[in-house]
Amino acid sequence: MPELPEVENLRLGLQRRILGQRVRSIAVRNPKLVSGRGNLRKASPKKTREFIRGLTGARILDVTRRAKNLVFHFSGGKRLVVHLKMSGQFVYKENGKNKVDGGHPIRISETVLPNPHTRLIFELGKGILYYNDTRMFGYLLYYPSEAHLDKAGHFRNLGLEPLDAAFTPAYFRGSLRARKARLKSVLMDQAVVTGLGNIYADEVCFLAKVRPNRRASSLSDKEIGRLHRAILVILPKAIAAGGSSVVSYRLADGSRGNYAREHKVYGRAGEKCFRCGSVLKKTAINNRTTVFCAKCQK
DNA sequence: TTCAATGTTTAGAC
DNA sequence: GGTCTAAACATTGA
Repeated sequence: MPELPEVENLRLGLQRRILGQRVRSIAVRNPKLVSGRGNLRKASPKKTREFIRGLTGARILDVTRRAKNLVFHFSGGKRLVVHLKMSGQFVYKENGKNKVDGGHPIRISETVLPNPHTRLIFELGKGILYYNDTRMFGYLLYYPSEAHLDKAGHFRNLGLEPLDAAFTPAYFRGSLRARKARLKSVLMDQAVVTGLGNIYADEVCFLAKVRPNRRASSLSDKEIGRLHRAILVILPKAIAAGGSSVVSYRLADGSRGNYAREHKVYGRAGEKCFRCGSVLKKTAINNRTTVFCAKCQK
């Protein structure tokens, strides 16, 4: 699943192509995805009806992002909040050609659309927007207004955006100090700072020379400063590079996201550290594979 | 064939 | 309340 840079990149691509278009029709192939966001959600015919009725005919005015969520703003104040989770992806086609795709990496075999993993189809004024999701952890939730979204508290548990000016070293220090959990868990905790996932958490720790399995509360001010700077260096770089994709993530113009080439530790267990040459170690933190250099990360 | 792993989140257990 | 595990589900590669 995409982390912040991949979601941001998808947002930019969509914004360039679908703004101003009206939704002509919607096919919801898997009602479960529009019926809630919990693990135990069930398909809801009522929510599916509201989703289709609410968005059909509406005009797309903006696409924004909060944490790893995409927020589509429609005429009439209507909102659509989308989380891609592990395997969600959007593909927008116009005149039979892919104009935007992103989220989970697109395989060549998946370029024929719709395919068995296509869960929703939005027919727009000029093209067709497909939502594909193999594992179906993702969700697309409709809110009749911004007020409904607020009332639902959809974003209530999210912390600061890392690229927001409010995300200062002092704030970061405050949230790390209080935590006994492992540093990597805290970095990935969306209530502390949003957007970091398994890849970027490892990359940030490597750049800051701190071991991901340290207790967050044990970090010195200096180390916290290095982590803060690492986040502010890595995320914009990854966004500019088009995000990371292990397979074939592509940008709006069809070129490939290539931040994966920049990965220093993720996916490199057993290979040599670019900094000191020693062999990178693999471990598990909260059930997530973690790669780090035991020599230059303290 | 079976099993572990996959970029996420969160309900529930302790 | 903080922390950690398992689960939601499908596919791939060892």
